[in-house]
Amino acid sequence: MPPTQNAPAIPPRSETAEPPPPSRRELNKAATRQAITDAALQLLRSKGPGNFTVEDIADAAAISRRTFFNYFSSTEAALASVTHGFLDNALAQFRLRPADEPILESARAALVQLADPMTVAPMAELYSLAQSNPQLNRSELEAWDHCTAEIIDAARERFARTTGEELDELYLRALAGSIISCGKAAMDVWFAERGADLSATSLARLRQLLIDAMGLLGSGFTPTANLSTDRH
Amino acid sequence: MPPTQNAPAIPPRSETAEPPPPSRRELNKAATRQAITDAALQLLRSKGPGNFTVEDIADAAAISRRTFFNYFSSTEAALASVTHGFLDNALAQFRLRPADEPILESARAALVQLADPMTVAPMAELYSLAQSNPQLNRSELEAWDHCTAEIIDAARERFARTTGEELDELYLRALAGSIISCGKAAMDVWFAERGADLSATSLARLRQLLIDAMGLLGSGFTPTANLSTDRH
DNA sequence: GTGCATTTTTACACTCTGTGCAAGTTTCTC
DNA sequence: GAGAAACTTGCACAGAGTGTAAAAATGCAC
Repeated sequence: MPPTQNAPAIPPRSETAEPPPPSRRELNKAATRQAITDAALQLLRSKGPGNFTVEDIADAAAISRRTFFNYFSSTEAALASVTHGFLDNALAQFRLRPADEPILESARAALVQLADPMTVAPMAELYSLAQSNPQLNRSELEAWDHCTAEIIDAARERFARTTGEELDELYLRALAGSIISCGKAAMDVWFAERGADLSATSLARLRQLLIDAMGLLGSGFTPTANLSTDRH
Repeated sequence: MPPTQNAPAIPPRSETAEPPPPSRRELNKAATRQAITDAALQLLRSKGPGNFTVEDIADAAAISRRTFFNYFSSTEAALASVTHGFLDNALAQFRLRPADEPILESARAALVQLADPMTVAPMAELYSLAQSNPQLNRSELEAWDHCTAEIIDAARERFARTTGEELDELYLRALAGSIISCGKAAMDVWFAERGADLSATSLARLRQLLIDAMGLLGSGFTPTANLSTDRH
C-alpha cells in the first residue's frame, strides 16, 4: 500500500454523534487495513485455506510483510476481522434496543436486523470456508467468544442502569452464552440447508431460524413445541 | 522418551467389553504421550504460558523435537489434551444415561457426575491458566466446540434409536450448544468465585452452579426465577 | 534366538511465522 | 518550512511445523 493520495474518499459516517475529523493518517490506515483483508479474502477464494502465505497477502496488498504484522498478528486474524465486523455490528444493534426490553428479545431483534445481504454476505462466505479449515475455525470461535463477552458486559451494564441492582452472574453468562450458541446453531442449519445462498427467500429462512432458535431458548427447549416445522 | 522397558504397568482397563491386548508398542505410545503432556503442564506451571518452546517440552520428556510433532501439532494441542480428556469423560457419562431421559437432564447428570477432585483438578488448572493466554484459550474453545459436535451426534443418534424419528436439527444444535455454554458459564462463575479451590465445599458449589445453569436453561431463563441465590 | 517386516524415533534441511530494531517516509503541528 | 510524531520497511533472528531418509525398536514366524 503506497502512502498518501490513494485513500478512498470515505465520507464521515454520521452514525454516532461524534464527528472526529478523519485525518489522512486514519484514512490511510483504514485503507491499508481494508486492502489487507481484501487481499486475504481474495487469496482464500483463489487458492483455498492454508495454501498461501503472509508474504502472498502482503504482495497482493502492496505492502511489506512487516507491515502486515503491524496490522494483524496472523493470516487468520486478518480474515477474522470480517466476522468481527459482523458481530460488532450485531452488538451495536443490541445496545440500541430499549433498556426495558428482555435481553432475549433484544438479542432476537438485533440478530434479525442483520439478516440482509450486505451484512451477511462476507460473513457467510467466511463461515463456510472456515468449516473445512481448523485454523480458520478457531479464529471464528474466538470471534464468537469475544462477542459473548461483550454481550455479557452490555447486558450487565444495561440491567444495572435500569434497576440499580446487580444481575446474577450465572444467569448473565449462561444466557449470553446460550444466545450466541443458538445464533450459531441457526447459522449452521442455514448453511447446511442452503449453502451460501443469499437470495431473499434464503435470507428469510435464516431470519426465521434465528427467531425459532431464540424461541426455543425462551421456552426452555420444551421437547413438545415443534414450532415452525416447514424445513425449506 | 527412551524406548522399551520403562512403560508403566498399565493394567488393561475393563471399561468397554473389548480386551485388546495392550502391546508394548501401544504402551510405549501411551507412555510417551503422557510424558509429553506431563512435561508441558510442568513447564506451564514453572515458566508460565508462552515462556517455553516445543524443544523445552521435548527435552523434558526425553524425546526429540520431531517426535513431539508426531504426537501433537503444537504446544497448545498437547495441553488441550487434558481438557479433551475431561470432555471425553463427560461424553461417556452422557452416553450412559437412560435413553428415554430428556437430553437436558442427561447433560445435567453427566456434568454433576464429573465434579470430583480427581477429574476436575487438571481441567481446572488448565482452565485458569488459559484465561490469561490467548493461544491456550483458543485451544480450549476448540475443545468445547468439539464436545458440542459430539453431543449433537450422541443426542441425534439416541433420539433416532428410541423413537425412529429424526430430531429437528435446529432444536438439536441449539440445545447442545446452549448446554455447553451453560456448562462453561457455570465454570466461569465458579472460577471467579473460588479460583482453583478444589475443596469439597468448593466442588459442591460447582455442582450447584451446574445444576442451576441447567435449570435456567430448562426454564427458558425466566427473569423472575432467581433460584439458589446463596452466592458463596 | 534368528531373520525379516512393520512401526516408531530421530536428525537434518527447509519454509514460514512472528518480533525487535534501526533507518527511512509520510503526516501533523506550529 | 522545520521539527516532532506516526508509520513503513528491510534485516536479522528465534521458533513452529513438515518432508525425508536412515536408524532403532517391536512384532512375528520359524
